Amino acid sequence: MTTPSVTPDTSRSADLPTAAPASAAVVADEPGIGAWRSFVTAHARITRRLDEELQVAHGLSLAEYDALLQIAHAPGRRVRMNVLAERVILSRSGITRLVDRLEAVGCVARAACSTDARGQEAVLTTVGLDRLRSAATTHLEGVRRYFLDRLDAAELAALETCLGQVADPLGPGSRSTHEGCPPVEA
Amino acid sequence: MTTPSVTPDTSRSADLPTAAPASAAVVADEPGIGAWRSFVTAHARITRRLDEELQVAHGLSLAEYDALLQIAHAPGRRVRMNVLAERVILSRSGITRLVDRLEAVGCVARAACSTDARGQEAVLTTVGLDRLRSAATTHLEGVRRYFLDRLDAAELAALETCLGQVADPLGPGSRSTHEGCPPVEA
DNA sequence: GTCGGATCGTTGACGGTGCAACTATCAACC
DNA sequence: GGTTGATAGTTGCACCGTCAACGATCCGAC
Repeated sequence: MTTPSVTPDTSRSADLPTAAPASAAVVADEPGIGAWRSFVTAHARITRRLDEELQVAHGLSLAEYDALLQIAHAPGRRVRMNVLAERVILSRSGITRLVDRLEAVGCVARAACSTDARGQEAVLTTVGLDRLRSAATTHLEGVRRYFLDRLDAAELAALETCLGQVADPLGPGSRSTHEGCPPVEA
Repeated sequence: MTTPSVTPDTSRSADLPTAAPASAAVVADEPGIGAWRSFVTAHARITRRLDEELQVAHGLSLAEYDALLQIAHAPGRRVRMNVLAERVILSRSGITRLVDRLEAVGCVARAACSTDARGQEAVLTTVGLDRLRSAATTHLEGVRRYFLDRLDAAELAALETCLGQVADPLGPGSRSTHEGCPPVEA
């Protein structure tokens, strides 16, 4: 998490070793930083729990679960490695290895892509679907307990809007790394 | 990220290999799930950028930056490994190694804790403070660009409230893993 | 047609993180 | 004061993810 400002500092100065030059703020506090902090903290705490619960109950990591779900959602229950990587937000090599694991336990199979000889598709197997189904109940229960149940409908709607505004511009099909799109003059 | 529901499925059935039993939904869609998805997606996309920018500009990971900041915030510019782990949301071994790295580059020093012989404190050095100061500008700029600037004051306030509600009960000092606190009868 | 740059997926080397085991210390109780 | 259970921090090991490099394929320009 996090961000700025370091207050004057109180407390012992000449103490143990390389004591710190306790003086001015590192950087001025900024309005809104509190929201950022809650955002990062909430994410870290929740996903840690969810991942743990999924692991003990079904032997799946959150990423594996998500991958299975993404494949299940796709038409034909199959997805190009490529787009799977985007959806799960993993590098291409990361997806290769994740699919390796899922394949090793029979949850997915690889298939050559019919329209592009370079391509591979990850295909959900019946085993994978069953696995996903039972994991889903655990996962959903966790999401409810740690997230949904603590918020009312209005708050959920607001969150979806706000975080969508924030996430969308960073999506794969969006403008470059930095600016929004100021194709100004020369 | 993510969650539920798999729609009926359209498209080719007898195709390549272990084709999928494309039938009913994996699990019913739930109101609010959209918010959860945006939450997870937004986090993944933003932190990926921030981490990358911090890395190229200052050779620090987000976790390292955060640790430096947490130490800088602490009274005396020193923190017990213990609490540092909680604040950065890392396991104890994770913190040991992170501090190892920061120590190796001179950003922090270790000191025995005066009140508990088992304890170690991570102390910020002047080098670390300088490093933190310059990294902070990069980091803050990123947080602004990807997060703060896309939200108005009211939205930021709402986010802070909502996500605080969600994160607080999972804090280190809070009730156990599951329920809120029903110390019911026997 | 074919040449050249881009894209797809995989692999090897590497780094970061968690878990379990370990030692040292603390704190409570006898 | 000694014993016992809890806690602090470190370490070995395994796992997961990234980056850089690679071969295969695609596609647009010529």
